[in-house]
Amino acid sequence: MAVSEGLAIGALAERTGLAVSAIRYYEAQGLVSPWRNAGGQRRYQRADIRRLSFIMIAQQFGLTLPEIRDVLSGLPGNRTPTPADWQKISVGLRSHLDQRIATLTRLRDNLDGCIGCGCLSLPKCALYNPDDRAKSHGSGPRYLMGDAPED
Amino acid sequence: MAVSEGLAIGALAERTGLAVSAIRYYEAQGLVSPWRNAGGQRRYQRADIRRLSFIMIAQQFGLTLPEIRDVLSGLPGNRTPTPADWQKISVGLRSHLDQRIATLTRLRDNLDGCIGCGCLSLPKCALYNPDDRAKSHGSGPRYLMGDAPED
DNA sequence: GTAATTTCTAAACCTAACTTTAGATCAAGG
DNA sequence: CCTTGATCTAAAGTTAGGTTTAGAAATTAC
Repeated sequence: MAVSEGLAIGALAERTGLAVSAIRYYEAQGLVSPWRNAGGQRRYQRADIRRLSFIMIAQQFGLTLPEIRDVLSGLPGNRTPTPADWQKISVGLRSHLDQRIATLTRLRDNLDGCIGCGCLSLPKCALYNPDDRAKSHGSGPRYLMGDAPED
Repeated sequence: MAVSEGLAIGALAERTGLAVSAIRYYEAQGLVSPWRNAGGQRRYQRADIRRLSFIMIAQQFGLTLPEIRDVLSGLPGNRTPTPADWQKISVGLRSHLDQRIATLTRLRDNLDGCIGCGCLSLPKCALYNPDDRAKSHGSGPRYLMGDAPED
């Protein structure tokens, strides 16, 4: 009953649509842990297809790789995750998404009242939201401020 | 009636909360166009405070600098923008934001039905969304795929 | 008039998330 | 056995959005 030798990285890449280089990168970031065969090549479990799919979806939701690694740590380490296991960690994803939607919705509402009137006069205006984690790269701006319209 | 000589870059930085280096960077990207004084230093109009505020807000909304440059090109070039001018270009921002919210909401709904059940079986699943511009950096993955759960 | 600030430019550096490259080794087919 | 294709590692390159650094010139303050 030849227990499968596992998937080669190329096969996994084909199944997930990820580049081979990306899969190796995820390993370097601690997101997947293949074993090595006699020749030193990476071998993956079939369950890793699901794991990589999850990573891709979580990225669409705006999570960073370290964040995804943390979420994945909620899966059992001693056995293949069941649908129930995946469901469990998906709850975290869902709330992350809820928060992002709430933030954007709030920004939109503020936009209607603030830029909408043409004043852009922050921080009187609610668009002044230093606590929003919409900040992506670099160090970014710290606050928004305009002055009274006078021309 | 000493018409003001314009704002120095440091003053503009103070008014907006942006770093001096960021303002120079925005100029390099074509987002602001100061003039130079006799000594070669940049001088800004008061209206540029508003312009930079707009840039910061648009960034919170997820627009890239080239996108923001395009939106700003909707402002009149021959005179100081009026509140009505700002309102006009804000409409584009608003629709951009609406789209992002709609995309995320759709993702959330799909999450409930797809990852929620633990199957992660894409592309049968609606989370397969190659057209979403949630793709941020690098070249990223092209599609999502899992296989039938069998363990 | 001199010292302390600002500002100037160009180039290098930074993070995230990868890709590309180079040269070497492994695995599979005939 | 030999060739072709897949994989390996390490290091450098890429994009976005900036920051940091260095040395020089302009401004401002006293």
